[in-house]
Amino acid sequence: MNVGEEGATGGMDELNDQMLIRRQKLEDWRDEGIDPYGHRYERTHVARDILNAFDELEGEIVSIAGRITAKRGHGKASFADLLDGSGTIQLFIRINTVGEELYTQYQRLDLGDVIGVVGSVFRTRQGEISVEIHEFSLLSKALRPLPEKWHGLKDVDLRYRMRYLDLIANPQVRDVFIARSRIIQGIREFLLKRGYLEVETPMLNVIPGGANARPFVTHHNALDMDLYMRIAPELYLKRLLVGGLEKVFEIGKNFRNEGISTKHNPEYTSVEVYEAYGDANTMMALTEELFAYLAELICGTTRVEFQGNIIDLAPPWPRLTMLDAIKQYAGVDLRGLDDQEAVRVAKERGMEMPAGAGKAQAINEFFDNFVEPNLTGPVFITEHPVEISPLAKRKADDPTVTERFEPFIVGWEMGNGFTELNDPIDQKERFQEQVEQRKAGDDEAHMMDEDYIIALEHGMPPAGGLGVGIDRLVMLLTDSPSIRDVLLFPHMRPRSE
RNA sequence: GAGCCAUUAGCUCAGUCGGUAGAGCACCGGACUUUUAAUCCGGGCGCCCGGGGUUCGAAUCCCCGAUGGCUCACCA
Repeated sequence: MNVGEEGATGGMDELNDQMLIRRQKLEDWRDEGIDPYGHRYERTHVARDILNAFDELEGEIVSIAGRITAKRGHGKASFADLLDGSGTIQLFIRINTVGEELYTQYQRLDLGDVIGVVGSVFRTRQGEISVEIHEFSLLSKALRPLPEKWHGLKDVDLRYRMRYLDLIANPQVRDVFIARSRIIQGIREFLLKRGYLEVETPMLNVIPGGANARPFVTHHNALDMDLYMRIAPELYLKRLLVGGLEKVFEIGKNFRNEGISTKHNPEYTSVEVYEAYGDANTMMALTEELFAYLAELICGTTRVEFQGNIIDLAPPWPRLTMLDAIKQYAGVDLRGLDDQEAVRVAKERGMEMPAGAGKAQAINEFFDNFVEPNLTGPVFITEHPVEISPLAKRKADDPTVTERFEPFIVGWEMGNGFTELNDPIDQKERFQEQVEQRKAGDDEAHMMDEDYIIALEHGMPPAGGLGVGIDRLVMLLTDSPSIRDVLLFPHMRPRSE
C-alpha cells in the first residue's frame, strides 16, 4: 500500500462513511442527468477581480468558478466560500432567487466540490463582498473530504506527499511557490536584460563534471550504456564560451546522489552564468546586484528578514579570504605554514585529518568548523586552495590559491564562482590529481574529461563564472527554514507495507 | 549512517496508575432567509503506524521494524 491509498485517504478498498456518502451523492447527480465532472466553464472574473473592483461590479452579473471550502447554512438561505486561483470569495444563495430544485441541489454540494457560478455581485449586511448565486454547475465532485478548515493540514508528512491538499488548506504555502516562480522569472529577466543568452545543456551525461559530487546512474537501452544524471552544467557551458557564445546562462536541475537535509535535496535547481573576458570580480559584482534586485522584487527592500534576523543584501558585500576568515573566527593564522604544520595545527584544534591530508584539507576543516556558521553575511569568501578548486584559475601572485569566491548568507553557501581556468595543460593536470583522489577512494572527485580538455585546447577566452543555488535563495527570500518548504514535491521515501 | 522525538476518527488533537477510546472541526438527521471558525438540538465514526513479547487484561510497559521531524555525520 502506498500513501495514495491511506492516510488522508482511508484506503482504496476501505471507504469510510464520508467517502461512501460522497459516492452516493455522485450517483444522485447522475440520476438527475447531471455529469458530476463538467467541461469547460467560461469565467468572466476571478475572486480577486471582484474584491478589487467592487464599486464597478456591484449589481453586475459575473461568472466565477472554484472549490467550495466552507458552507454556512441558514435554512432557506446559505453562505459558502469559493476558493479560486486568486483567492476566496463568499457565495450567497436564497431559495427565493433560485427556486426549490436548485436550492436542494446546492444543499447536496460538499466541501471540496468544484463548481461554476453565475450570479450578481453585492455586499452583505456585515459588509462582505459576495456573489449571489443565480445558477451554478457542478464541475468536479470531490469524493474525499478536505482537511480541517481552521487548523489546516499540519502533518508535515502529508503536507509534502499530498501537496495539493497543503495548497488548498494553507494559503501561505501558495505564496511561497508564487514567490519561487517570481524569483526564477526575476533571475531570467535580470540576465536577459544584461545580454546573457539562455541555453540548455544535457542532463544525461557520459562523464558527470563541474562539481565534487556523487552522481546518479541511469541506463540508455538502445545504446546499452550507463549514463549519469548531471551534477552541474558547468563544463558544457564553458564549451559554449569556446564556441563564441560569450555570455550564457542556464537555469535547471542538478542531481546529486547524496544525503538529504533541510538544505539538501537530491535534485535541486541552480542558475549558472558565464561571461567571456570577465573574471571573479565581474561575477561578484553580478551576484551582489542580482541578489539585491531579487530582494527588492520579492521583499520590497534589500533588508531581508530571515528567522528573526535582518540581512541587508545591498551591494557592495564585504570580501574575506579563507585564511583571513580562519584567522578571524578560529584565531589561527595558517598563512606561511607548510602541509605538515597546517595538519598539526588542525589536529591540535580537535579536527580529524586523514593520512595524506595537506594544508588544503586543513583550511577546509577550519573553515567548515569555525567560520561557516558565523557568516551571517552577506559576505564573499575568496581565495580557496587550488586543491579543492579544480576548475578555477590560480591567483596570479599566489599559485596555491584560486581566484574563487563563495557568497555566504545566514551561514549557508549560496553559490560559487571564479575566474575560469582556461589553461588546458593546467586543467589536465588538475583532472589527473582528481583522478588520483578517485583511485584513493574519493568517489566525489572529478573524472577525467578528455573531451573538455580538447575544447580548452582550442582556446577558451578568459572568463568569469557563477553558480547560485536557487532553492536556498528562495528559502532566504521567503523566510523558509527548510528546503522542503520551497520544493513543491520534495523527495520522500516511498511508504512501504 | 547515529541520537532524540512523534505516529490515536477524514483533519487538528486529548487519553490519568495497564482496566478495553474521547473532544473540536468535518460527516449524518432536524431547526433556522445576511452568515463568516454561523448558531441550536440529536447521531456514529477507529487496523490507537506495523509485527512480536510481558500481563488475567496493552493506545499505555518491553523488543524489532516503517514513515516523518529535529540535531549530528555525510554533503556544497
